[in-house]
Amino acid sequence: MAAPDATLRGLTGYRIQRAAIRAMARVNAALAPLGLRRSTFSALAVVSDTPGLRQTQLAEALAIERPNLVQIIDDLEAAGLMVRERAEGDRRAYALLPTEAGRAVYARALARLQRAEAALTRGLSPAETQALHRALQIIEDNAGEETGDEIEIPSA
Amino acid sequence: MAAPDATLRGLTGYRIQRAAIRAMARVNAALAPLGLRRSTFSALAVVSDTPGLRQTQLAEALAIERPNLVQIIDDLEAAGLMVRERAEGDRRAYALLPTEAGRAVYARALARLQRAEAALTRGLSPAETQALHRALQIIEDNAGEETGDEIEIPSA
DNA sequence: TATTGTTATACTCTATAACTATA
DNA sequence: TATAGTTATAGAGTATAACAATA
Repeated sequence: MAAPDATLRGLTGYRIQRAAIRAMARVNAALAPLGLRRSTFSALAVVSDTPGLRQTQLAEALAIERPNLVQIIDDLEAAGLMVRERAEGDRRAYALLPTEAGRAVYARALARLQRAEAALTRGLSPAETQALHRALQIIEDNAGEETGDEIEIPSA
Repeated sequence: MAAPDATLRGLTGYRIQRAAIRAMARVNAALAPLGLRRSTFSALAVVSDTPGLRQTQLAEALAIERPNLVQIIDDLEAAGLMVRERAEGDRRAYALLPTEAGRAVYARALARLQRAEAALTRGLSPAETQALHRALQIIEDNAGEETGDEIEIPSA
C-alpha cells in the first residue's frame, strides 16, 4: 500500500476538490487586503466588464442563485464599489454599474490575482495551463448536463 | 466583449472553482443512494485501504481538521460501516476499522463513483486525464506552500 | 508539557420556499 | 400568470479555542 489516499487520488473528482480548496484559500488571501472575497470580486469583475447588466444576468453568469447575489451586491454597494440603478423600461429590475472606486479596486484586485495565479501554476508551461483550462471546461460542461441517472421509471 | 465572464475565465483559480462545484455535486449525487457524502466516503475509503489508522492520521490524509472528523466517524459508526477500537499501547487513541458492511458499501460506492468519473471526463483521452491529474497536483502543492506574502516586516 | 479525541462555536457558501412589486 | 429582486432559513464544509483523558 502506497499513500493512504491512493484510491482517492485516482479519482478526478477528489483531485479537483483538493486543488480547489487550496487554490481558493490562496485567492481569498490575495483579495482580502482589498476587502474583497471571491464572490464579491467575481461580481465586480463581470459588472466592470459588462456594465448595466441585471442581477439575474449576473447570477447566471456566475452560476449562483439569485438570493445569494443580494448580499454580494449589498456588500459591494456598502463599500462604494458598485451601484444599483433602476433599469429603464422595467421598474422591477436594477442595472448594475461599477463606481470609479469600483473600477480602481477591480484593477488592483486583478493584478494581485494574476500574481497569485502565477504562483499557483508555477511549474506548468503555458501550453499545460491551456490544456488544464480546456480539461476543466470539459468537466464543467459534462457535470452540468442532465443525466437522468437515479430517475427510476417504473416499468409498468 | 465576449462572454460577460471572459476575464474570470482567464483565471485558473476561477475555472477550478467552477469545475469543482459542479463535479462535487455529481459526486454527491452518485454517493447519496448509498447514504454517503463525499466526506464519509473518503474516510471510508482511506480506512478500508489502511485499516487500523488513527483519527489524527486520517484527518491528515484527508486534509481536514480533527474536530471535523468526529462527526464523520460518528456517522459511519452509526451506519454500521466503521468501528472505533481502542488502540493498543495508547489509551488516548482509536484504531479505525471498516466493518464487513463498510467494505461492501465501499466497493459499491467506488464502482458508482467510477461510472460518474467516466461521465465527468467524457471527451478527455486517458493521456489528457493523466495530464489533468498532474496539473492539479502541481497546483495543490504550489497552493500549499508558505509564501510569506502579506507578512509585512517593518524595515526598522 | 504535549497529544488524542472531543465539545462548542462561528463563518462561509450554497440551496429552496415564499414574499413584494412590478410586468 | 410570470418575472426581478428580496427575505428567511437551512444545510454543508471549514476553522479555531478550549477541555478531559492520557502520555
